[in-house]
Amino acid sequence: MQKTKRLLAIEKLITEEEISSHEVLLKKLKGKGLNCTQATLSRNLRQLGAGRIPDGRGGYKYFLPDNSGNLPSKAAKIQVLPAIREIVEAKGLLVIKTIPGNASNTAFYIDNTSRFEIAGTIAGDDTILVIPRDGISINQVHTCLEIILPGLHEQIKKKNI
Amino acid sequence: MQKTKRLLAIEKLITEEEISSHEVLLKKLKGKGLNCTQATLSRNLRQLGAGRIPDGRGGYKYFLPDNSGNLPSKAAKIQVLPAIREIVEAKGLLVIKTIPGNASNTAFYIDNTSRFEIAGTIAGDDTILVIPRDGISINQVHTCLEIILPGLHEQIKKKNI
DNA sequence: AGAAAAAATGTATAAATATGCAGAAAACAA
DNA sequence: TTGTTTTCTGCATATTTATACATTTTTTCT
Repeated sequence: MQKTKRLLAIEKLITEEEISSHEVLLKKLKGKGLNCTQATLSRNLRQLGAGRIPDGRGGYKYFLPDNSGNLPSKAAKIQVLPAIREIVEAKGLLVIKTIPGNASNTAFYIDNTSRFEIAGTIAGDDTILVIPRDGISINQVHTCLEIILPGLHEQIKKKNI
Repeated sequence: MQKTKRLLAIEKLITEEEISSHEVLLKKLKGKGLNCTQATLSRNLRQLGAGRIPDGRGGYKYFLPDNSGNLPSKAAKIQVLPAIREIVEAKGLLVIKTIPGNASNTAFYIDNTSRFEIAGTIAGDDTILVIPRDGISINQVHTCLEIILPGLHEQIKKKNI
């Protein structure tokens, strides 16, 4: 799954460094063994919701609007991820199973990332229903979840061995 | 003073409507009798710190990063503006004179707009020292103040008649 | 597995945006 | 005022970014 890796790398790069153009980003990615073209980058940046603003020194830089206002901290993420046991599709929706009692934390976390792809969530005790926005495929939601919670799918695989 | 008007109009337009391109903005401005070219717009948008992000529906839109987190309300602005009596340059800095006791409110307001042009302020009882960032001219600070407090300079003229 | 559908990607190019330069306008000084 | 300097602007164009289309890759279904 090349794209997911790339998306994650892009997120990391534009938050940690001042990236001034697609071209620069392209080279940085190439340096990490993630090759693609400017066209793909353009699409990926849009998908990530990445924007561009003046850098205050005559140039421009890319950035990710951080929904981090009320976003759970990195620490929270570390708690959320291991609580997830399983993800299943049902009727065009995603059902996430968690360790008992952890559904609402997890759903809260997902909600607060304010990803466009996700219309909303409903949580019980150990089950979360994730409702994708119209026009968003299940796969897109998976990618989205992977962005929110890097390592998610790999972890689930392991649990199910 | 055509530029100031234009800057204000641009700010208003991109915060109140979803502007998708320079071209669209150009037409809206034309509608208000403010004519210019795309080139000028490009420069103005940079000066305003305006950025562009995906609009979540396949397109893009311009926006102003709102430093409004702790920005005084519009109401506060209405109180701040009339308290300002005079603006003088001194040694590459700006000295703002206010009605007695109003300096710190006013300085607080200016600080919290987080304009790039202004490195910081120091306030006494009726006097504020505004320190422009290196490389920023006094005129640029004036423009900046006019953006923060529309009508400022016109008001000062009247007071001094 | 193999067929069918969906998603991802590259290529070429269109569209959008930024900028060097020169002239115009405005601010400033005396 | 008049000359001087700074800022602003448009024009033409370079640069950058987005996208239509064709192809490949990945998923989904049976």
